[in-house]
Amino acid sequence: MVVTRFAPSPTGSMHVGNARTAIFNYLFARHNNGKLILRIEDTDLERSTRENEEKLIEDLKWLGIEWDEGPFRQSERMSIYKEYAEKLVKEGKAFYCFCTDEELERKKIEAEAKGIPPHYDGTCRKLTDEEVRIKLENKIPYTIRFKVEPGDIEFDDLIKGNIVMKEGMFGDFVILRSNGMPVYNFAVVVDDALMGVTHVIRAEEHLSNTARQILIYRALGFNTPYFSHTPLILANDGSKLSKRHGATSVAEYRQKGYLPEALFNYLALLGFTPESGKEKLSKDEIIKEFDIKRISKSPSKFDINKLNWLNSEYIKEIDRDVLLKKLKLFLDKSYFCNYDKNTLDRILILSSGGIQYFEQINDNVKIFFDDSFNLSDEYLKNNQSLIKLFYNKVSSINNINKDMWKEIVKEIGKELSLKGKELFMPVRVITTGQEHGPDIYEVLDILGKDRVLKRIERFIR
RNA sequence: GCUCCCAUCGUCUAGUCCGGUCUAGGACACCGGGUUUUCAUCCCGGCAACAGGGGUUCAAAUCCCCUUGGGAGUGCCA
Repeated sequence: MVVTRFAPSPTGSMHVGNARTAIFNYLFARHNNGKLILRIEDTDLERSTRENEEKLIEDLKWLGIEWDEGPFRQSERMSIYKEYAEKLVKEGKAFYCFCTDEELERKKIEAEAKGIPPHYDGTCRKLTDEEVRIKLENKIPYTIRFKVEPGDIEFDDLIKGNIVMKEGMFGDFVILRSNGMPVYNFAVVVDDALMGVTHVIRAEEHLSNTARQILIYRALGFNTPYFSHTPLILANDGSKLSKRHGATSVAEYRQKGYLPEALFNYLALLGFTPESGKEKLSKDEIIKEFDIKRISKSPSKFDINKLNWLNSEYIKEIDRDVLLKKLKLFLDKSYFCNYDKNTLDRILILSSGGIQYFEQINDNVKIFFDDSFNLSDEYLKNNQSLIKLFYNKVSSINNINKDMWKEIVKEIGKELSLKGKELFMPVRVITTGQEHGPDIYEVLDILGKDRVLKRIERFIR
């Protein structure tokens, strides 16, 4: 059976790149009727928090990524890592290292100065059993380092193809820290092996770690899983996606009013194209079509335009009642007081046309609330005849309904011989202050005669 | 420095494995037009790419080499 896993570290809110990795693991597992394990990699005590872990899980659930086992926490599996690390020491595949940070730092700088690779120089590897015993007895802090044996490391990556790592790219590396915590490369291998993970799907930044991990798999006598390294998601300018490029976390998109289905759809198709070529697919459709071989080898840039388009497509499909509920979740509280429920609903539906994400409703709705917008003197001067005519007509009629508004605008068009944009644009501008907006008759009808008059009388010169 | 990965329109990509069907297809964005006497929607059209150079071959976006450019790793971070 296929077993995949998503193994984030709880050091911040979930990044879209991370989310996509989760999505790929999920899709692969579901496509193959396998299972997905959630594992929290919290061995970095300084940066991992329970709060972040909860946020992570919230984001995952929101996106609709269900896992089958876990969450497991590495911090709760300490004894296991220690046991395996010591097993390696016993078998002569790893060794205790008593070098201090300062010594290592110094040697590294020296090596760099000489132009040789800044790898561990093997000092403690040569220690005799007796020397080790004495240091241990004296309670000198130690780490456990893995003995890297010479030889190239070769493996097949399901996305990248055959990879050959030349020997000598790293020295004997730490697998267990002096505080007893395992290091990422070690904990991952132990966990993936013990949890029966068959397919490791993760970001490309881990590609070179894979060599180290394969060495550990072999030393421990475990079979290596299939590896798949997905290319990174970059910002629009080709650099690493970071805060200065706008929203980068799943939570931010949720807060702006993107739909989880849309973000899922977008992210799944960033670097992956279904054979059908469809762009808008449901989760089930993507699961059906998912094929790891069709994941691109090259990095992709995060394109907010396409996400916006996709999201708007999803919004268009929402039923009126559900849409209203959603819109109200994102509507500023201050907008709830001026209208009765039915009118507010009408305003919301009217204003929702063309929005790409729910937060935008707040901008669209403004024309129904702001009676004191200003227009330039020049504009007013150029449109005085229309303003006066409109004002007189409106004030002379009682009980104006939607059809009546239509009639009024029509008459103005006739009398001033204006049509199309020439006619509607100024009507819209003098009554709402905006050049664009929803159906103008609807807007005027909601505003009502009195408010419309009040708005225009300020512009009569 | 060393190791590894990557390279098709502005963006996501199809095509690359198994060379001819590619005067390189689709989508987003953008521009233009139509519908709506306005807005949104919708419809139609346009713009626009095989990074460069060498090979191999009757034939190369597709195979090989080099260059250039981008990215990752080289931690008691993950």
